[in-house]
Amino acid sequence: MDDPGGTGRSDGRGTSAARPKRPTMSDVAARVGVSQALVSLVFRNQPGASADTRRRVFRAAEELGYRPDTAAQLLRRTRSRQLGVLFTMRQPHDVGVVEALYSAARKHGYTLVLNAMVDTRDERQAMDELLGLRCEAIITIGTTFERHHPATGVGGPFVVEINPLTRAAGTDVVRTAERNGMRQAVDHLVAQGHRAIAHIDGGTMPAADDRRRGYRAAMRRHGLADHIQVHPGDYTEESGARVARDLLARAELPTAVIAGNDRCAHGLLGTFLRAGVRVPEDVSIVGYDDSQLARLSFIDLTSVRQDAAEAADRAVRAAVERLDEGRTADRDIVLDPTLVVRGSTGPPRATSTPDGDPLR
Amino acid sequence: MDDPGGTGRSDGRGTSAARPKRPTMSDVAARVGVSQALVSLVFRNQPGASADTRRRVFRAAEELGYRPDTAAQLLRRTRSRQLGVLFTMRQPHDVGVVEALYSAARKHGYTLVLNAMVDTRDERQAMDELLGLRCEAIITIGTTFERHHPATGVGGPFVVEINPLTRAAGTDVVRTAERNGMRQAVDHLVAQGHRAIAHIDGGTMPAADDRRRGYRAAMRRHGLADHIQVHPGDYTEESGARVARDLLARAELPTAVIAGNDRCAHGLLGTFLRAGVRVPEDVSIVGYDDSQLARLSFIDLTSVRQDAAEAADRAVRAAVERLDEGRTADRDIVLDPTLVVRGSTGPPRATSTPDGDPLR
DNA sequence: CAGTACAACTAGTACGTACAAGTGCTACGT
DNA sequence: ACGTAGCACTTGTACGTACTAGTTGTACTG
Repeated sequence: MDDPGGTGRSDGRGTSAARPKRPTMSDVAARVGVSQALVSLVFRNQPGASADTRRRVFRAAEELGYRPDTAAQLLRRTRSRQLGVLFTMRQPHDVGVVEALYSAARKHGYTLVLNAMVDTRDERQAMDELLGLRCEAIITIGTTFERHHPATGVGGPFVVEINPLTRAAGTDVVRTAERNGMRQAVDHLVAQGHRAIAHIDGGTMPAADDRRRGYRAAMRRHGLADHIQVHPGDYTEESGARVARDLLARAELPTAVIAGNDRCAHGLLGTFLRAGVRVPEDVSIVGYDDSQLARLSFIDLTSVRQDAAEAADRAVRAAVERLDEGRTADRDIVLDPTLVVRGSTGPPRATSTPDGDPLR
Repeated sequence: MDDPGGTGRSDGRGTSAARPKRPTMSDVAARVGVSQALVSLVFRNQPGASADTRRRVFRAAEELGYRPDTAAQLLRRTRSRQLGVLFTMRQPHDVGVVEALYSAARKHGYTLVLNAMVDTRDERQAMDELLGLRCEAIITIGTTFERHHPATGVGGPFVVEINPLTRAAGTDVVRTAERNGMRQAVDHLVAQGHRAIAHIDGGTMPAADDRRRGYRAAMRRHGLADHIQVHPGDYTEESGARVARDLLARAELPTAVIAGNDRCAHGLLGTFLRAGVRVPEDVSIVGYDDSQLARLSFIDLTSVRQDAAEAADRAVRAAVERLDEGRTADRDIVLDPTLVVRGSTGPPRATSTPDGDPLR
């Protein structure tokens, strides 16, 4: 028995002076003169209370400063209607997805529980927190989901992965048609007259494999197999900067470069500009993600757009299908990207052709 | 009475086939042949169980796939030991603070509950979620905290604001000594020989007022009151880009510009470079925050460093002082920034002085 | 050998809410 | 007049855990 006799009204072990207990439904009920259950009905907006009573309940609640206790609700409810979100805050595109998830979840009557993956916390730990909070499904963004997590077995929560590193059985996946995106990028450049089109790949980053394959395939389709040129990199600015320096040290630059993502393209662009290489006059650059970065006026990057809002929406819908509509088969949702043409691409410079000024 | 007779073992309203209920402490206890209370002891690492029993409990828990239910813990526990975090994901510096908060909180035995402020959700709503989850204190990062939130009164949770928009009574504040930072920036430029030093202010952004005042004071201290030049802006790249265009349209550029933050400096820098203005040869640029952006090799921005880790640590400590050590007086914690000198600042070009090559 | 101390447990309840199953009461039809 | 709805409400638990107050059993003290 806790606190027999009410001795505990003294403030908890010397923390601030006598913090009053937060009011409960029963307090509200007592003030109105009804039962706790009725207050519960009112707050859940269920039928069974008169309009007048509803008003009085809300008024009393406001006067007392009552607010429902999520912990108790979670414990008692059959469903938590919570979706866990595992994300890093490093990629601007991911941030957009998180933002979009809020509205997508709300539309379906779910609440989000965020959990950032930071260097000092591994995914396991983050997952445990989400599971402890009774999330019914977990949405991961651009991260490796550890398939062998003990809770992932039968009866565990459903998992939806947005742009995962690798595809896992037993989970739904929302991803971009990377080869399609790459094809559009290459097509666009080829249409402008480019032939020497290089690619900075994303190494072990999510979707990097598919993008690289898409680049290769598209180049071959245009008969440019000989011009295929893949530079190892990742999804950071510095990898783009490094490749830029490597390229500058060579005899001849490619006329166009498709980066693994916008951040990488940014590093490439910035380093080129610093070195006096003009974009797009000397080199065209294409990014990937169409993040905020690409849209900045002084960057103005042609980029393969992945719609964050759509990805978020589809991910939530996938979760809802499993949770509310009984789907059990895995789904692989592939979204088509669109190339957004901006100022970082243009016709190629005249490479080693003897026709005068290579500039626009 | 719920589910009398156990009929509810049929799966909940046609969701996926028969999801097994998650195991509880009692299930673990039954398997080991002890009481639920003992399992609770073991999981809380409290004395009162033999080493052998502990081992058996953990083994049984693992076999059953048991994990503690946070909702129930929260409900039962005297203290939630949770800190709510209100943040936007827009400023890179803020992201660093959130990351650092995780370790700072863990060091003091607290858990973080993240809540992003997105356009579609107001602060009120976010606060309500955090309060519903029994957060003992709330840490806001670079946001306006609505002082008049109903829960903020007596007995509400404590609030610690990191770099708030405005200082509020009844809350602790962790902020940067902005005037100090600005003074360092101006001193550095003056030492290099600059006199025409402009400032792009942050408008209504957090700390913008103090930075502007710091700039003015420092300029006056150097007898450069006549050179004070404040351009309105905010904390986005585009505001920097806009100011850059404005400046380019003038007869003469200032020899140095101190931006409101790194993102703004980035826009300024990028636009200048695009226009053929060299940095630092033609114009020196100083940023503010020393975010990741400033450190990129091709940006290499001299910037006023705000230590995210220290801010996070002090914020958590402020919360702990109130929660665990009974402090009741408000605290205003001011952290000294440090100027980090990089490649975006150098001696001024020779402005209209007749002494030859203005370049380095 | 009684008495005490301690370790290793168990019993019982409370946290704040949601849900199922009642209980009055009024209105209505036959 | 009697039965029957249906509304507006109440009663009673149960969710999974934490915490207080026991209750054993064993070893040790004087």
